Amino acid sequence: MPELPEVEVVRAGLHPVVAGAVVTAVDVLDQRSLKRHRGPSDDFVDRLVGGTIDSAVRRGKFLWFPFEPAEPHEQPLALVAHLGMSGQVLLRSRDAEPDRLMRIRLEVESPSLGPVRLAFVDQRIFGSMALDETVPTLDGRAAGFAGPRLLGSDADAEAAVEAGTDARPTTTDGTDADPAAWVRRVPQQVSHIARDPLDPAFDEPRVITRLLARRTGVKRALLDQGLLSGVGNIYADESLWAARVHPEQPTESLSRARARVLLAEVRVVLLKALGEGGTSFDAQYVNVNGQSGYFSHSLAAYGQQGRPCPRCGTPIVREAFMNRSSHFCPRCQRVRTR
DNA sequence: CACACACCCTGTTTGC
DNA sequence: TGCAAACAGGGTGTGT
Repeated sequence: MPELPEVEVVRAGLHPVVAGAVVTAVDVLDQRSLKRHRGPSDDFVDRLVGGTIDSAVRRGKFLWFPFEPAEPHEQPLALVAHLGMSGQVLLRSRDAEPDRLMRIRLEVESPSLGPVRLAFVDQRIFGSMALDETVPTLDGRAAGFAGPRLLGSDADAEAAVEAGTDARPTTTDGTDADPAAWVRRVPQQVSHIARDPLDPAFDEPRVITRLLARRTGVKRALLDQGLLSGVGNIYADESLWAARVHPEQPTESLSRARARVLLAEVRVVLLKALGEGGTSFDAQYVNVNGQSGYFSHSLAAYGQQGRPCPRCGTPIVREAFMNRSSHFCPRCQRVRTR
């Protein structure tokens, strides 16, 4: 469930269950779901079993679980999960029937729930898991969001984001871990991913400077996870619609003021989607309990081709874009010459 | 270095 | 009904 809100819904659902959980069994049903893992799957399984999961952390669309292996390791490890286009992590009982399309099965002993199965389900296998080394963050700030509650769901979570710059959960029972739990190490394979717009360490002036220095269309830039992370095709289209910016508007033609407006709309859209539990069109995009979010009812542009623009009534158009589509209002969102 | 594109996959939906 | 094509919210590697 690809974009930031959907991944955060999954992360928030997992955190209270996996904090302090001991891995008791791992089964790799499809090797392709380990494509991000360096080394054989035996190594993945052997090092996971007996170890303890510390928390659930997210940056952009990447999710990871700081991990203490049974055999001491020189540096902190993390179990990384990327959901790709169709990945899910579902909480199941230990004796549940295997989910269809389940690729990896983790059985854990959770301090809060007891024996639980984490089912990594992925239709297209663009997602994957991996056990990865971690590296310190370049800016020394927390690597991602690790609170026990859904980011943006209430004032507590907001406060946790603001306050949590250096806390790391110190308890292992998962019941009273620091609500502002952030860590300052990031999995190696996530280190090149930029901070997302909801991250307190997001450096907006710098991102805007880099954005305006690009020579490409603004939507391509929004989707570049090395510039800012968490935004995918849905929320790019929604943010551009909200800011009245054409997806192919050249980045170098944007003023700083318009770029600020655009990033503000990105945040509004992401937070609104979080508040509604993410966007779901079908059973493919669900929380850890298999339930759907409601943001699809709030979409103004994405998938709305032919329907009236909620602002001006002009039919939304859909255009081919990078093997996908862009959806926008041809009247509200024109390429501007400044 | 920055950019554009091909590619990795499978299941469901759509159209003939 | 049956079949093929179109479609799907991702990242990465490669070539320019």
